[in-house]
Amino acid sequence: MTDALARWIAESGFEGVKPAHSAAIQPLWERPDGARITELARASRITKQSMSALVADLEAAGYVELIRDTQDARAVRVRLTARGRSYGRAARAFSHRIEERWARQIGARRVAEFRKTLELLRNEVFLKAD
Amino acid sequence: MTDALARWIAESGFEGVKPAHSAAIQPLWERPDGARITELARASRITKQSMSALVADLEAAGYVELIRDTQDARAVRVRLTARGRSYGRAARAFSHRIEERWARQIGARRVAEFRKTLELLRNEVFLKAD
DNA sequence: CAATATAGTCAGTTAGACTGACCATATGTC
DNA sequence: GACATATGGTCAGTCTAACTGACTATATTG
Repeated sequence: MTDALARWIAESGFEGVKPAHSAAIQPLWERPDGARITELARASRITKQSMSALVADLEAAGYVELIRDTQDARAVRVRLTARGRSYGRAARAFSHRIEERWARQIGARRVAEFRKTLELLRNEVFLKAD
Repeated sequence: MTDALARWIAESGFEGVKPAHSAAIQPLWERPDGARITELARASRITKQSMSALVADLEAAGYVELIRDTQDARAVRVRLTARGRSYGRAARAFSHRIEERWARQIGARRVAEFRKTLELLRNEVFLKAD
């Protein structure tokens, strides 16, 4: 799936994005007002150093903008730019098409159940583990 | 899951094994007469160079043995040693315990369905893709 | 028997994470 | 209000698990 995503990105001409950047873009998609690096790192369960690097890439390529937090001089607010939102929309449409293909091949019911099980595993098993 | 596997290996005292070595050990488990490096690489969908390295590690640590193929002087046959089989047994038992824990947390039926869907996705979607 | 295919290795590279040490600013405590 | 501690973030370096390309040796095929 990661490979498929990489191929689609390349075809779609979204330069400078790689599958790994999803760890930043996905949580930002649900935070229209932006988020801090530490928050994004926690959301994607990677270190803040790693998230910092992803965000730096995305800023250089124009997908996010950084705004210094007015309340807390240590912090930056990361927010999707118009280009970032455009990528987000296209990526969601892509993942939709993938699921539709799966539905044709193994059945829509099975795909829906699979999604639900993945969510349950995340919430009931993995997030409660350590 | 990879982290959990790594922790379990460390606790169990199987020295020199890492999660990545599963790519060699798993297909060997189903081939009591051994297999060639190229065959193992194909089975786990990694390059033969990568598989070669995994096999070299495992041989050094005593989990597999290499026998030059008598029919084909270019080839080696890789086979689990007694120690390798012992690891394989323990690893299967571990993965069983994981599934049992999942079953308690999200229901046995759901886990069984999940397994089946993963198999279907592999066979009907991914292996037919490229 | 020449051309091509196959098994495997060697050397070097890459992606995507990680740890540890650090600086700057906030926050809580006495 | 000062000090101790917590928090947001960066810099530098490392590590794992893969990859590509170039190669050798042996088999197979036309």
